[in-house]
Amino acid sequence: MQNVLSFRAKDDIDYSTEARAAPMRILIADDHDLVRDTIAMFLEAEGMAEIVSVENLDAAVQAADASGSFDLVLLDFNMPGMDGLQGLTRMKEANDGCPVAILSGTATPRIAKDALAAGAAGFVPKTLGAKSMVSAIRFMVAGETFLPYDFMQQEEAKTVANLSERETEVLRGLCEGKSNKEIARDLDLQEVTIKLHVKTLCRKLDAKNRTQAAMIARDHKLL
Amino acid sequence: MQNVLSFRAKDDIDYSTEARAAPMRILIADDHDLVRDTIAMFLEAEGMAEIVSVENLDAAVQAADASGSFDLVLLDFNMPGMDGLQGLTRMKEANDGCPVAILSGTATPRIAKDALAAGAAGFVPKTLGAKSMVSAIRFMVAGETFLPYDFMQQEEAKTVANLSERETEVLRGLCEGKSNKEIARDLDLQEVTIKLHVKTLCRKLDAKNRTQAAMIARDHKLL
DNA sequence: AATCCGACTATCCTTTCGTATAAATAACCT
DNA sequence: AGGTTATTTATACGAAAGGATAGTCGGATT
Repeated sequence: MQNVLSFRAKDDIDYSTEARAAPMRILIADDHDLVRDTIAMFLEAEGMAEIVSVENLDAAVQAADASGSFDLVLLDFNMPGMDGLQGLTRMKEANDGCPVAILSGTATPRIAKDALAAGAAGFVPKTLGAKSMVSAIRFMVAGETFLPYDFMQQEEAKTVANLSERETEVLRGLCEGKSNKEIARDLDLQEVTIKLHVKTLCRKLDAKNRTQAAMIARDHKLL
Repeated sequence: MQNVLSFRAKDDIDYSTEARAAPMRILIADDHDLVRDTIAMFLEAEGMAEIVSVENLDAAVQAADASGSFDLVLLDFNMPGMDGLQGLTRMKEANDGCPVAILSGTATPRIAKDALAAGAAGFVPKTLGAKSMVSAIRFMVAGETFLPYDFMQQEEAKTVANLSERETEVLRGLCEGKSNKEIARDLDLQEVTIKLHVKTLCRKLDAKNRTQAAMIARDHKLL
């Protein structure tokens, strides 16, 4: 398992994190005590952070309002008050535009991508090792963007539509732009059979024709 | 969803990179003197690395054979002896499996992805700022994978086929799985006209039917 | 044994796609 | 003005796709 650091070119601003006068102020918002405590422990062991931890979004927003913006805010994606990525937007405003990252144990690559698109400074899966997490946090504090490569490489859930083996084979043919006749020849079946499979595929994938079915399959990485 | 933080073996070993007894040994292979010298200068300024620099792949392999494996090897993608990503494989063997990263000023996101798939520890565009590059190197030395987010966000070249404005509109319809009739209605044209455009699209995209054309368009991000 | 179900096949029919050929219009370039 | 190119429309035909209905077959269930 490897992790990747991703940068959004902001090299000129805030060049050296180590040379900061004040310690980093980090806000952790997660409804699991264990998670908050563990992250806080590791960060403080590095002597690099002053941690504030809360257990829901409202408390996080209040903390930012009360004590000024944090260098970095970590928001659990599944936490009271988050409401998907809307909580991210709220928090970003409350934190005066300083980096806000999403923390999650369950979210999908799709959500991670959306989070970055919505302005998150990064996405931190809870499966990340401690060292990597500390590094990730340090980078995000420096205004850069963190996204774990392996995590993103995960295929989108293949269980969107449950297709039979045959249907999958036919769908593969569709995605290669083959005709029913060609698919039939390849699979050693009759053309009518393929037509039937295409029909059921369209129903299962909610497509109105083969082209749309192929596009949906590609978009959802069903193959 | 308990064991939220998983402490794998990797985290316990080599926990703090700053506390290493021996300095990092890094090999830079690039045929541009300026690039080598600049990277070496920055790394040494951080007091964190012992740099060996060479100007082609053969010299890099020899260096690894002669003086033992390096903590990290940076290979220029465009350099005598590289031969695409084959040089990466050679170097990985010579470096006893220790991380080898690709360095390039010209490579595309496509190539970066291939490099990672081929086992590279990361991909470092030469457009990266000094601070980011140093950080990236530190990460890769720690056994993690580096990939710049912004760089990967670049769209694949759209100049694969040059389509007229109309053709692009029709292609968009194809990708939505619309019928010729529907596209014709949307664009306020006759169905025959759409047929013609679809035909020329198939020719330009080297597809044999609408479905394949749509898939090609999607794969190459033509829209 | 009876039955249910998934995969496959068969016929028939309508719609859509793909191709060819021909031609009109407008814009742009030299 | 002549030429090129993009865009459009028309007519026509064969191929492919899509839909409906019904029947076969093997395996699993009850």
